[in-house]
Amino acid sequence: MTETRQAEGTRARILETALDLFHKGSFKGTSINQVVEQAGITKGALFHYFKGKNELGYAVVEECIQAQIIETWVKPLATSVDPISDLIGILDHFEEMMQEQPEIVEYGCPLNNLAQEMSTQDEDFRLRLVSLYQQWETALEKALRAGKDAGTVKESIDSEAVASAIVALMEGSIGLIKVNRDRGHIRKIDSGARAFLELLRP
Amino acid sequence: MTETRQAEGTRARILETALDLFHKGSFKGTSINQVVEQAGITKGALFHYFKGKNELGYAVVEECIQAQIIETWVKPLATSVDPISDLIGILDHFEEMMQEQPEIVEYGCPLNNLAQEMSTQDEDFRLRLVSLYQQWETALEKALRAGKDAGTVKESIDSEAVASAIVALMEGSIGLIKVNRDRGHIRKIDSGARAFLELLRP
DNA sequence: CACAATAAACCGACCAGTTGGTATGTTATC
DNA sequence: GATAACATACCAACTGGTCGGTTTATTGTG
Repeated sequence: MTETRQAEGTRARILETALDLFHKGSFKGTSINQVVEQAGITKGALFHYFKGKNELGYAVVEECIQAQIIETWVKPLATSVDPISDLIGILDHFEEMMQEQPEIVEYGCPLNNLAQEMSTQDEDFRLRLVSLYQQWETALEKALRAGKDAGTVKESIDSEAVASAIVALMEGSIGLIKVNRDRGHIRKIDSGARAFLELLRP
Repeated sequence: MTETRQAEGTRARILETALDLFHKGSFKGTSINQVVEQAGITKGALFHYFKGKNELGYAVVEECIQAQIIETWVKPLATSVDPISDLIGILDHFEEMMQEQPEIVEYGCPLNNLAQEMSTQDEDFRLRLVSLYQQWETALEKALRAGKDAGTVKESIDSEAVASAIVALMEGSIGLIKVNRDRGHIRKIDSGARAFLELLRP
C-alpha cells in the first residue's frame, strides 16, 4: 500500500511539487524534469495525469493556488463586519509566518507571481488567474459593504473600487517585500500598508 | 556611414530590443536568438558587447529601465509641493497612453516584471532592481514631506512608510490591469488607486 | 601623405546540454 | 483480461555560449 501504485497520491504529490517549484522559481523557469525529480516520480507518471506542462500549470492554479487564496483572503473576511481590523489581522499573521517559515513569504504571492509571468503569454492561464482575483475582490467588496453598514468603514468610499485597490496594495506590498529582503525595509512596507488601511476607518 | 559598422548604434539597438522582449515576454522566456533576430544582428555582435544573457539583463535595468522610472516617477515629483495631485496627474497620463499605445501599458511595468521574476533567482539582478525602487521611494518620500510643509498632505502620516505603500499601490495596480485586460475592470482599479491617494489629503 | 600594424566591430558555424513531449513498454488492480 | 498506473528510452528543437575568422576603423611611423 505504501510502495505500490496509488492513483490520487502521486497526482497530489506532482501538484504539490509543481506548486513549490513554480512558486520558488517560475513557470517557464522550472522544467518538467525538475518536477519529476523533486516529486520522486517519472515523466511517464506526470504525463499520465497531465496532458502537458501548461495543463499542469492550470491544475496548480485551480486546485492549489485557489485553495490558498480562499484560505488566507476569502474565508477570514466571509463574516466580517470590521474588514479593516480583519485585514490587519491577516498582516499580523503574515508577520508571524515570516518568523516561522520565512521561505514561504520570501518568494512572494504564488497567485501574483504566476499572474505577472503568464497572463500576457497564455490566455488560458490568464482566464483562470482573473477568476481567482475576482473571488478575492468580491470577498473584499462584500466585507467593505458590511463594514459600512456596521459603521466600521468610511461611508464615502466606493466599495468596488477600493476592494481592487486593496488587492493591488497587498500584491504590491508582497512584491516589494520579495525584492527588498532587508528586515528594516520590510517593516516599512508593512506599516505603510497598515497606514493605508487605517485611512478607510470612519 | 549608414550601412557600415557603428559602435554605439548596434549596442543601443540590442538594448532597445532586449528591453522590448523582456517587457513583452520575460527574461528567462526570451532567448538570445530572439534578441539577435529582432535586432537584426548576429550572435557575435551581441556577445561582443555583453558577456552573457545576464549581463545584458543588468544593462537593460541600469540603462533602460532606470531611465524610464526616473522619467515617469521621479522627475514629475522632483519639485512637487502637492504630490497627490501630481500622482493623479501621472495616472491621467497613463490613461492617455493607454489609448495611444495600449501595448506598452498592457504588458505591465518593466521594473516590476523583471523584479518579480528575477529578484529571487539572481542576487545581482536583485541589487540593481532594489536600487531603482529606492530612487522611486525616495522621490515620493521627499515629495510627501514637501506636501506636508505646504499643507497639501495630511500631517499625521509617516512619509517614509506611505511612500513605499504608494509604490506598492502603483505596482499592484499596474499588475492587476495587466491581468484584467477588460476595460471596465481597468477603470475600477484606476479609481480605486485614486481613491486611496485622495485619502492622503488633509 | 603613404602604409603597415593594431585593435575594435562583427560574422556564422558549431557545441554540449536541456527543453517539452512521445512511443513503447511493464506491472498492478478490478 | 481489460484498464489504469506507472517506467524508460528516446526525439527533434532549442538553449546559452564559444571560437576561428573576416571586415573595417584608428593610429603610429617613415
